This record gives sequence, structure tokens and C-alpha cells, in this order.
Amino acid sequence: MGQSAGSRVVTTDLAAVDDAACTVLHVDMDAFFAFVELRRRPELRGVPMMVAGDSGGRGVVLSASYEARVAGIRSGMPTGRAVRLCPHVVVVPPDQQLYREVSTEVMAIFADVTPLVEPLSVDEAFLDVAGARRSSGRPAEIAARLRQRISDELQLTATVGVAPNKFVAKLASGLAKPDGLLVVPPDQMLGLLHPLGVRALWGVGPKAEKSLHALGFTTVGDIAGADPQWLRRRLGSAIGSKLYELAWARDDRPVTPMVAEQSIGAETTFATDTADADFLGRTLLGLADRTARRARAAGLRGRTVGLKLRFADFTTVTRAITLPTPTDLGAELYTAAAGLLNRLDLSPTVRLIGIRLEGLTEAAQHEQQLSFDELAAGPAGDGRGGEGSAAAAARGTERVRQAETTIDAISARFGASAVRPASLIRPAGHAEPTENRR
DNA sequence: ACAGAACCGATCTCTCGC
DNA sequence: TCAAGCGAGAGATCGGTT
Repeated sequence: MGQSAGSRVVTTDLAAVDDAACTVLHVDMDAFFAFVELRRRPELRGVPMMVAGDSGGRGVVLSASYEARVAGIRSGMPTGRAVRLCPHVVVVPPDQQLYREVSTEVMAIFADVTPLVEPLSVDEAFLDVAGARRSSGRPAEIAARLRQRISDELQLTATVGVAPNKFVAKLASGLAKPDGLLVVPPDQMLGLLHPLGVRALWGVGPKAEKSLHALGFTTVGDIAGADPQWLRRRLGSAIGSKLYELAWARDDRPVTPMVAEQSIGAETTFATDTADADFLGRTLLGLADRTARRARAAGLRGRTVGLKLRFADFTTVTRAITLPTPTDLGAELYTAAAGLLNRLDLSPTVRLIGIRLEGLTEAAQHEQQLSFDELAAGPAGDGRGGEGSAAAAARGTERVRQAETTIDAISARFGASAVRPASLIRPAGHAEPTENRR
């Protein structure tokens, strides 16, 4: 019961399958961005369409309808190539705000099933239903009902993998998509897993695949048959152990709800490569501001500021500096990153610049610290002789904080573009400071 | 006092995945 | 034949301490 018409249930017999040990669900929304767009533009149903960035002709495909996929269009593909493959494809610009909103609705349905929801991205999550079984029934039933709700309430489809652990659950959803449901009981795991190529293992991308092929491993079964000691020596202890365990379908990672972010960042690719230090600096200021704003919204501060540059030849360099005190201020982020930028050789032209705030901690921890500093400095007044310069600096950053949180409030009311740093507003005689400037 | 090992945090690159 | 914008994590390297 419970599947919508036309859905695919890959499992031989959902009622008969032994799902008692299958407490992990991996739910993956089908062609998420594309289907969300089709919901508000139903006239595009049945025609090849894709959500794709343009960004001065250098964008990529974020999501494609199945009609577009038939033509060979894949996500991650340059928009230009996709259009060449399928000249009639309808290109829809991405609306991240909308996707985040719909994502929240999807996650709310998950949370209805179990509190143990671990989002992987906007359109994907693991669910641990071990505790939900008494009230909600068998995992296979829970999964089928979940798919039905997503279809009924959101007019979207999802694929669900059901298995004893995360790795196999994710594998299962990958095999069952689109619009599918696959339950993999313990006694079927190895039969399913071992014939697959090594790429099926978590953490094995193109590079690792090549190394593994060179060592004579083609399938997951090959790795399962290898000597684990030898694997560790050849691949490193961490990776070697992990691959061996996964090859035997062993994965004890728990489903962890709401894992705290460890870094926040922003980056942008220029429409045209540039070596203009002034322009790079202004772009950096905008990115610093955006990053700081997000950190404040999340109530986080970070101690390490990272800078990333990608040059025309696609080589990438990163530089980082650790501050004495964690920050969530755009001005401080910018100062630190600009310092890093100054030290780099900019003779090759730059195609991408990014900034990242790492070493995040809860901002609430630092409020305490600040008031203590102020106390030590005596009653809040202006730069009096004899007081500690650290305390004076603390009050200085406090003023910057006031300014930036005021901007947060104004942006919240009037939109993000209402307020921006003064240096992003063009003095006379300069072109617009957009990233697409030549 | 000093050389050296061991350790540690910071930094950087690389790979991977959505 | 061009390659976004996020993010996580492993491991090498390096300089400073003990």
C-alpha cells in the first residue's frame, strides 16, 4: 500500500522483505531544483528544462529534468555545453531562496517521522527510525508513507533507501532513483555491494578510483578480499581501514541530527579573469560582508580566516590566518583576508576569489568575555589615558559590531541590497562593482 | 647548556560530495 | 574544452615548545 501511481519499488516484495534490522533511511529528492521549478511553471512539464547558472557564460547545470537528462545533460556540466547538446532546453536561473524554503518543508516532514534526522544537503537526509518503529510500523512501511506524503503535500518525488546503515542506505537510494524505494536487508548487502565498481565506496572519487585500479582493484568485492593490513599500508591508515570496512558493508556512523557547521564561506567566479588588485579587494569586501552576516545569523564566530584564489589555469591556492579572537565582523574578516591577498603574487589572472571563516564557536560564549573586558577597563567612556589598549580595542570592535548588526536589521526589513559597505558604492568615474564587470 | 625527539597548533594542498 | 559554490576531512609540512 501507499505508493503513488507509477512509482518504482525496486524491492521484490515490500511486504515480505525482512526489514527488521533496516533502521536507517536515506531520502533523496529527485531532481530537486528542477522539480521545484516545474511546480510553479507547470507549462514546462514534459519539455527538457534545467536549472543552470549563467554568470557570464561560465555557469554550470545545477539540476536537470529527466527530459533534459535523456539528451545527455548532467548536473555540473557547463551551461554552454548543455545547450549545445540540447538546443531546445529551457534554462531556468536558480532561486536558492526558494529551494531553501521548500527544503525546510521537506525536513519538517522528516522530523514528523523521527527526531533523528541528519540533513546532508538541501535535498537529502538520513533518518534513524529505530525508535519510531513501535509507533509507526516497519521501516519499509515508514519509507513508503514518507514518499506518499512528499508526493501529496509537496507535489515532489523522493527516492528512499532503507538499510541497516548509512552507507548501504545511500547506496540503495542511488540504485532506486528516480521515484523509487529499495530495502536492503542484511543478508542481501554483500550480494548487492561486491559486484559494484570501487567508485561505489564512500570517499572514492576519480583520483582514488585510478589508484585503486592501478593496485588491481576493480570491484568492491576485490577490496573485501584484500588483506586489510596491506590496504592500510598502501592507502594510509584512515582511508585503508575505512574502505575495507565499507567493502564489507560495515558502517557504524550514527545518524546525528543537526551537526554544527565547521566553516562558513563565500566565493565567486568572475565573468572575466582579472588581475586588478583594487577590484579583487572590493569583491573580497563584499564576500567578507556576506560571510560575516551569515555567521552572525547563525550565532557563530570564527578564529581562522581563509582566502582562496583560483587562477586562469585552474590552479588553486589557499592562505589562512588565525586571529587572536574569534570574529563575526565583516570589517575584521576583510582586513585579515586583504592582508593575505597582499602577500600573494597576482601576476597570473584570477578567475575566482573566496573567503572562509573557520574554527567556529558559539558567539554566546564571547559575550561574557566582552563584558568582562569592559568591566576591567572601567566605566565606558572615551579613550582615557592609562587604560589597557586591549580594552580600548574591545570597545572599538564593539562599535563596529553595532554598525554591522544595525545593517543586519535594515537588510532584514528592506532586503539585502538596501545596505552595503561604502567602498562597494562606486565613486564617480568607476564602473559598477559587480562581479561580472570586465 | 644543549641537541634532539616528541609534540602541537597552524597552515596548506588535495580529494571528495552535493 | 570547460569546469559553480558551497562544504568536510585527511595528511604533509613547518615552526615553536618542552
